[in-house]
Amino acid sequence: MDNETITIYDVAREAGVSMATVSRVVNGNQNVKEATRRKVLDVIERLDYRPNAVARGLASKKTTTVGVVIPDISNSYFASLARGIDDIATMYKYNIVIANSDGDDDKEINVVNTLLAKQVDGLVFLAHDLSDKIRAEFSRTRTPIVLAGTVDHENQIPTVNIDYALAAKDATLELAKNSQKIALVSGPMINAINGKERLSGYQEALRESNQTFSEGLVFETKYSYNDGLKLAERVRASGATAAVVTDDEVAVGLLNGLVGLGVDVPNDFAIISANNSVITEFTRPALSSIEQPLYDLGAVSMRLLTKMMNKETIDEKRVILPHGFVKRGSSK
Amino acid sequence: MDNETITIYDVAREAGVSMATVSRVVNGNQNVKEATRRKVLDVIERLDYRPNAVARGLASKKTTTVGVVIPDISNSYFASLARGIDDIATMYKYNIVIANSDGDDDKEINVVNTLLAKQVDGLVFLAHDLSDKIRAEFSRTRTPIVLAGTVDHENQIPTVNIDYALAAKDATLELAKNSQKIALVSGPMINAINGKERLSGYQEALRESNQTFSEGLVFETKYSYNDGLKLAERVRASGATAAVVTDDEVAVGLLNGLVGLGVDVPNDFAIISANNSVITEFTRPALSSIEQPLYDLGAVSMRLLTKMMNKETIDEKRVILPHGFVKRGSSK
DNA sequence: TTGTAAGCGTTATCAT
DNA sequence: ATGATAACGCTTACAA
Repeated sequence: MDNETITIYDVAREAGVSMATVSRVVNGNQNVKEATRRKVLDVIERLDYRPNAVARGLASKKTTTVGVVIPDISNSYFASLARGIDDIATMYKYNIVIANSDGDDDKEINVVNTLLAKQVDGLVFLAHDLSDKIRAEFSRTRTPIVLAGTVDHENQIPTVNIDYALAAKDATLELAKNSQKIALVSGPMINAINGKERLSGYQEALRESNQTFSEGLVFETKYSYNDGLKLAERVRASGATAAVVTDDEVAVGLLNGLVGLGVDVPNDFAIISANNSVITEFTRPALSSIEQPLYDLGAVSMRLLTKMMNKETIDEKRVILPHGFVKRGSSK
Repeated sequence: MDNETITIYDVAREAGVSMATVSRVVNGNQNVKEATRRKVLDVIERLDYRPNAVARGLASKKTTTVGVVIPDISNSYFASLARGIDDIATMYKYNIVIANSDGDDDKEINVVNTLLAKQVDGLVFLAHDLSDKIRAEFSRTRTPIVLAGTVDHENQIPTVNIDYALAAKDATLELAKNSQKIALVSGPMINAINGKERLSGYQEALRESNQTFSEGLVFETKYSYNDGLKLAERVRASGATAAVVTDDEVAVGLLNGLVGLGVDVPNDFAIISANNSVITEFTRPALSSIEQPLYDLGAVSMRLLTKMMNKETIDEKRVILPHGFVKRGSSK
């Protein structure tokens, strides 16, 4: 008695046409007489018919859904990217299915496979680095994939990034104007591609400003406020008088930690953060920061993906978006 | 030549069994001889066969996907909820398709419909309030729906919330210990259900502490840092000496705005925020805050949804999670 | 402009 | 324990 699934067939019968015709009007095909269209539309309205996207997906081999693999949606950095992705996806009539990976290799492989099983039309992949295992998974499929905010050192997969090395270099150079001992505070993956890039930019800046590189000035930490806070003591003990920090939350923690220790920021210690997310404005002094177009990184990667799904020819598979620098109170 | 879609049929032929048998082993059906299972599994491995979830969904009428309608995934409040939702979803083998609504009625209706068209097995709906239009959409479908962090004043739809009125009352009472003029800074929807609840809690607290309610002490604003910042002047001009703020970002803005105006927080002005998200620790002084179990709100609502999708009987359709209070430097 | 019918890749119901 | 075969609800040639 609860058997009320209205199908295209019901509409066809009720409107006195074939299901092909109904399909045509539903899909906006022009080859339908205006009178018939009206009639069909009427019945659709009356029966409250809604096309079943699953059946449609099976028949057309298109799901109008893309997968988004993301380390942690509750991290504001990734959340901003995700918003950019969804807005463009929506614009092109796609939905996104989001899967958190925690940056864990096995989880990544897992979710990529279930997403592919669900026949997503494309995949946007965000991670801290690209493991060989996940690369192997990628090579098994013909589903279009683009990396957003994630460097591929093998240059195999289309990516949308900023120039992380240059950004780190710029920030370091900025600090070198006033400081002789500049620390680099990086995420847990200094050996990851993304971290490597930043490290090399940092080192290059040191060379150009005739400062010597020292392992003791490089700090690795997890991406959280508390980790930054805890790090303050060690950083001060290192004798550094400035730091480039690759994560905003960590930078806030470091700043608050140092200030809590009685350090005068920016006079005794200068800080430049990396993402210019809104939280850089929350602190006192506010954080100077490299400016990353987070939303755009997501938006552009999704746009790129639409082109790939559409089999358009891609002129440039490695998009580099410009970054900037915003000077606030934490540096001189 | 690129015609390499491996189907269950290919596996069947290759293994010398029927597709029914292949389907059985893929689905872990016990009625398969161990030898046959092995043989089939072998072929699956060799052919690198992956079941097509879309076809499966059409045949079984289950997609193992749930829709999540969310105002803005880049807002840390909602992002935390989303993470809770996804973790539990994953635990129960569901994927989530997320759609941003910007809290806009029309967009909400839109995405709900496309989600339903995609045959999601269930829906988690987050919003600032529940419009009649969206309620009408909900009543048209038999797909299970639960509201997370969203009050339904008609008590029709299962919800998972905290007691917003009580939380606002608690915070106001806390401030009333030291202040005689307490402002309420609310989101754009003071007339929305959620806002109404908070307003009533605020008013109740005023009555209990013998303070008079004044329209001039209620401020509405959008949910952003800059809106809070801009509000500082007006709030100070109102003569208020304390404020309950219903959004963390706005609270940070208000705090920084007041401090920038030379106001001594907490001595001349006390602030209590609402969500205890991590940003409450970023400011100086740090923000006292109502403590909401954001992640749990998401997790519990998803758990509730799994029960509904599973047609289990639900004992309590209106779950209220406990809230707390964290005292920091912004209040005395 | 419209209709017919063959898929799409599974699950599920009967038989056997 | 296994196999045929009919759905599932739609798209898409191909005809007419």
